[in-house]
Amino acid sequence: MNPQQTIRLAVIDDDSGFVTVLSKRTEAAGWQQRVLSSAIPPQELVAMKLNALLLDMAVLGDEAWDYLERICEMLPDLGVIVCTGRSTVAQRVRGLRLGVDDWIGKPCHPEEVMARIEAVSRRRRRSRAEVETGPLVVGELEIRADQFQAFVGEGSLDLTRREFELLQLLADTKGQVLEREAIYQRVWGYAMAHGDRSVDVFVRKLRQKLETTSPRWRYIHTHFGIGYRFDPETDEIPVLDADPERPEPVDQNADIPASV
Amino acid sequence: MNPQQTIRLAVIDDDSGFVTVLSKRTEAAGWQQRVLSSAIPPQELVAMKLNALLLDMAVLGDEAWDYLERICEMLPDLGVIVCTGRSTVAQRVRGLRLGVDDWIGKPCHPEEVMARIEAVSRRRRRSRAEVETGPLVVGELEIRADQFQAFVGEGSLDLTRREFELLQLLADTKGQVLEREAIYQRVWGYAMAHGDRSVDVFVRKLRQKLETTSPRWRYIHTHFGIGYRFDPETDEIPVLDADPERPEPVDQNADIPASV
DNA sequence: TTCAGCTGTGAAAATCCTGTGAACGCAGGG
DNA sequence: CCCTGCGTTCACAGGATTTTCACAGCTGAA
Repeated sequence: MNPQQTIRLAVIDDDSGFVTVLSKRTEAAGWQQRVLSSAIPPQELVAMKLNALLLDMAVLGDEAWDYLERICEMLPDLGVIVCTGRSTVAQRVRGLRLGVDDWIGKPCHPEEVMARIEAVSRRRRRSRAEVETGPLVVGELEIRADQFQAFVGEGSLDLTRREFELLQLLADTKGQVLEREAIYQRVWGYAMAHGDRSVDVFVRKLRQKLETTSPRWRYIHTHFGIGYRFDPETDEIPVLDADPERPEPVDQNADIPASV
Repeated sequence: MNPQQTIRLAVIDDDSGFVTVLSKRTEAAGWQQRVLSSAIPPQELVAMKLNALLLDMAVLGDEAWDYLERICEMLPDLGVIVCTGRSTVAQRVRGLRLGVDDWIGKPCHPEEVMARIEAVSRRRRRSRAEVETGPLVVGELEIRADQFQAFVGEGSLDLTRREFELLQLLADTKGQVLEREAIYQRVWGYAMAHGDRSVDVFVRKLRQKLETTSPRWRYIHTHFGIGYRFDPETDEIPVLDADPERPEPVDQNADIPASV
């Protein structure tokens, strides 16, 4: 459903020219990227929660094969693409059999590298499917993508599909002010007609449901002439004397100046 | 996990030398293979239940791109590998963006082609992990994969093949809301055409059979605008001689081990 | 303070979605 | 060859959801 899910990529390569050119494009495409000029322990790669890893065998040195093997074994969900200089058929076959997803020879065009990374990620995601990220918790809300629904405690907000998608978008971009056009574009999937008030109407519906289910919080803030911003806020004093089992971390999101 | 799981491959190529050499190897590897010297309708590819498709753009002629696009759209689970003569970066990028999984230039070594086909097919297996678990028991139902049938006590639901597959899918993903497209994709094996109501019809059939066999339970829940969710529910009091005066709705989703 | 332009609101209207029954075509068995 | 079981497709009815509209209340700049 997320058509253009952003890709989290790490690049292990010391060819600064190649990396620079590539980075420019990945950045333009909105990918999240980390460049490393030498190998790092697989554990650290795990922590980065990557979709894909692009690496040059040359920078790995003698331990290249070992390293590849460990990566592929430890991170079976990570797309691994080797992009390196001349190689023999035997080397490529060895790599691919080891678990590498694609092997590209340098020199190569950055656009093709990206297309191949996308292809690998696409496939990864499809098989992985529903695992996704756990439920998103904001304020008193719990947004569960696998249920297409939001909850407060045990109670469901009873959101319709559109309502849920709108809430999800807002919550995903918590803290940002989104223009109506942008909201419409991303939830409805096509451009908003001039004068369309759908976004406003759905914001009202959401507010209603949020108000009845979570009365002590305010979630959706209006920015006059622009659009809306999602930020869970409550003026309730954090319970200090509550049962010690719940530390009750109240997220007040105080980094954004209160406007409106 | 086992990389040498048998692969079902179709090859669309008229280069007899290439095909012969490749076939010899795939046969030795125990793959199931079908060679076609020209394009065939996507529908027939569906019926072959392939893991991977290897094709040469040259034999497709003018409709190559169209054909590729249709294939990739209809069969998102099929690994598509293009193996063709000279090509430009733009062509390769176009293909990969269209949904092709890998693009190999001829001439190439058959061993590498196989390794790439394996790499592409690898993921699919992981999700398809046919864990040979015992019969699945949900609510009053007992779903036996080895019989392609479900039972309540001794009585069979008398499910047809599709009905059973649908029930199995739903029960396997108990608690999750599945979109119609996803259900169709996983039960029928290819992409759902717009406006297709098959899923609804089979849900109705399932509900009928479930209702007659297990009247006190509700299993399949509709999520408007999205799809269906499987969750066995009953308001019957599970205890032996329940007090009939108090129906008392009991939430019985007992995935929590009984603690006494 | 005033005014034009925005936004909130409630409800009607239009649209879309699902449940349902039935017809159709196909294939295998009798 | 006909019959039967199965999967697919169609049309319709009843609801649920989304869109549209008119109006009231607000906002911010002059």
